[in-house]
Amino acid sequence: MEFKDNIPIYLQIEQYLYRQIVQGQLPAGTKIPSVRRLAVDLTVNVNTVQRALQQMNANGILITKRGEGNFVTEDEVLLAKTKQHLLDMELQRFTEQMRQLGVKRNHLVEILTHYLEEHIDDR
Amino acid sequence: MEFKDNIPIYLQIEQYLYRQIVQGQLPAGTKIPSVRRLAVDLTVNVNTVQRALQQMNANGILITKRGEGNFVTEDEVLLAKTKQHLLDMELQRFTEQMRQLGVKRNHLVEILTHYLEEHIDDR
DNA sequence: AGTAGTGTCATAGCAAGCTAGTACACCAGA
DNA sequence: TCTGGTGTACTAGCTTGCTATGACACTACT
Repeated sequence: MEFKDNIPIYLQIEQYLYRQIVQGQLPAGTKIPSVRRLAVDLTVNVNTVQRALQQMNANGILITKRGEGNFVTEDEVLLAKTKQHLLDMELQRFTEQMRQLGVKRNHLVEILTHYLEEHIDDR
Repeated sequence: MEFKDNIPIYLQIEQYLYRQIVQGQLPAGTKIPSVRRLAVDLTVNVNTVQRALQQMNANGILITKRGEGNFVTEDEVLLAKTKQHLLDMELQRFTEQMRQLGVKRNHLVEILTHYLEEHIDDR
């Protein structure tokens, strides 16, 4: 995995895992890779991985079982809320950033549509 | 000005100035506040301000005149390109982030429209 | 009981970002 | 010529993020 500079790695790992979860690659109840395994896979230190997981554990999205591992919560409601929250954060950020660039709200959809048409084959 | 944690202040200042410029609050050719003035206004150190300005100077968006101050370029083409670039970066980021959250491209506009309707009076 | 895999914690060291303070170089205007 | 405002540069010190390393505690399995 590649990390952007200028933003803490542990936050990027957290974001990465959140997306794995809300997309379903890490379904509810599954055990995620161990901290040591993640550290190797992400070419990062164990402590950095743990720092990422602690916040997710505090948020209840991950259940930590000492000696066993970390598991994705089975609370489907929480999962749904989390996904919606991530979407809302992204939408809020986008609209705010565009506003600061001088784009009027009623032009947002138009600009996005135009952008998508010009980048049909991206990803 | 408030700064987000987890992202270098000098980058936020740079972004802030870029937006002042592309929005026209700092028109082409105008002198921007001095580094010391900006440092006070932004409650930040002079060195941090300078670091932000250096990059903008290198990009040609700012013209630095030693002993006089920093001036917004009068190159209208460059200004237009810069604004378009900032918009494209934001659009690219948004579509990419939404993709990583599992949103299909053909649902993007719909979701955005829905979001805007739910937040009519925001800003 | 022993072993392997797990999460957790503590220490030390390094780099980056930010601050405070000082000093220097340049320019315009009185 | 002098003064005030400007950009620039340097040092020292602090904090945060990350790493490397080692140690401990818990669980499941044999």
